[in-house]
Amino acid sequence: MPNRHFFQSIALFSKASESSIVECERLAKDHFYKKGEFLLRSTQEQNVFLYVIRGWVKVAKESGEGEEIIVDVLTQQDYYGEQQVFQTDNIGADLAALQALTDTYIFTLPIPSLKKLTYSDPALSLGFMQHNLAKQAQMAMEIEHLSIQNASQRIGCVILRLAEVKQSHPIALHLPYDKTILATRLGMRPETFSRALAKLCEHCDVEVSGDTIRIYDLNRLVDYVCSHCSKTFPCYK
Amino acid sequence: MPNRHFFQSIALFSKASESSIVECERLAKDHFYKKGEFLLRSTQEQNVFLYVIRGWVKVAKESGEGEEIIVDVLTQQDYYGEQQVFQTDNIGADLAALQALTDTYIFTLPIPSLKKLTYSDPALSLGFMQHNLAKQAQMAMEIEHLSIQNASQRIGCVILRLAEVKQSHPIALHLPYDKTILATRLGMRPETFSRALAKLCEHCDVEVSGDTIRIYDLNRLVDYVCSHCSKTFPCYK
DNA sequence: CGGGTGTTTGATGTCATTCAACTTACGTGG
DNA sequence: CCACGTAAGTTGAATGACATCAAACACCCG
Repeated sequence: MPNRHFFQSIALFSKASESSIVECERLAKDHFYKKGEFLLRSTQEQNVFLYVIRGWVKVAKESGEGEEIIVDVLTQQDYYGEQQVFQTDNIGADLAALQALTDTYIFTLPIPSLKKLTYSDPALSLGFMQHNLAKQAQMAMEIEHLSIQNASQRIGCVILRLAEVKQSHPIALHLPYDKTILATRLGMRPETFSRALAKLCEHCDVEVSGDTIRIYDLNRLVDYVCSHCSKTFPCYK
Repeated sequence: MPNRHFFQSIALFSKASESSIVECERLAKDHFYKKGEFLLRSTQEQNVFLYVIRGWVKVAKESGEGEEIIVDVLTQQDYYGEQQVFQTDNIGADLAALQALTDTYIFTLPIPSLKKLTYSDPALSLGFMQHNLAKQAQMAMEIEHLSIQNASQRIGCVILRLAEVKQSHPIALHLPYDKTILATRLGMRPETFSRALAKLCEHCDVEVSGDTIRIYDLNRLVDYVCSHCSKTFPCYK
């Protein structure tokens, strides 16, 4: 169960007033979901704000034609429901489905309560503001990448952001969830993903086996991936 | 020169406290730019917040390879610089170039002053919060479109959002700026834009001559464009 | 061991990019 | 007012990238 010190350790809440934190502690409920379980279905009305403590969560909608669109994939320190927290009117509500891609821990706060807190505690709402701007910057990068990077480069970019640069070569990492999901998230078909990843490997001295990836020459990968981007590596996250 | 009543009429500022508005009135400077002029170059440090009163403004960056990336196109009620207003650290600063695509009126506020105001006036920062969330929703839609719509559909979507639905058929409208710019904004080449627009015309009973577009059958256009989108028309903006 | 899901591979089609040529529109200076 | 130059827009043919459909393979879990 999230306690006061836990909330203070979260960047999003760290600057909130003492009383806000006490109130959050009182209202928060934590939950555990096994891989595959739904945290929220697209038919369900959403009345809680969700904060991911550990794990990976898929946020998806459907197009008119029934195709799945992966809007976002949340992981620790990400959250969902800020639209409802700060919205006065309720138009354009999202109706996305949230599903656990791995075993997942979250906590929730009731939206009306959190809404009151943010209205009364400027420091809390400033925290949200900053995190939302960071998310916005990330989305801007995604738009950029979809416009000018090819499939291999987009995959390479994800790999670079998963990599711990400090490690000495080869840098090893694990894909946190299925390639099929990652492919859809990157706006491509699984088949394309598979081929593009293969191309990336021979082109940039990267090795894949299952969900394990080994980078043998970081600079080579950075050169290939980041040349068609306005940011310079490292560009977390 | 923007006066108090002007600020109160702007949704972004309308809920701010009396004293904030007086302060804004004192600090704001308005500017006019002719088509083609730069409001901000990518080499310039940005020390003002910009609010567009009228006109269209291109926000662009460059990739490592020198390609232009049109990050955003601002028009009335849009603004630029909120990152700097709410950011504590200064990492990941953007360095975009802003250029007038038409004759343009804006006003500016010094970032440090606005920063102070938002920290002291919760109502003002909540206004920013709400507008930013709206922008975020729009960006999410863009990402969606880049993943699942083809070139013709993306163009059709822009046209639909420019159309005044109330009009009786044919619905006429003007493209507000060059097709080349619009093409780049939509993540495609001008040649592709030209062909895709032609395809849209014969497919959906739309007519183009120069920058004028006439829609003869709105439903047909909506059917074609919006089937591969999670939103339902009308979905302004 | 069997069945489902996730992943890869191949053959083929569609769509977007590229490069080049050409037309149109527009503004400037003679 | 016309001639010219420049930029925007269009068109064609060739290439490349990604999607699609179908099949095979790998792997995990019961």
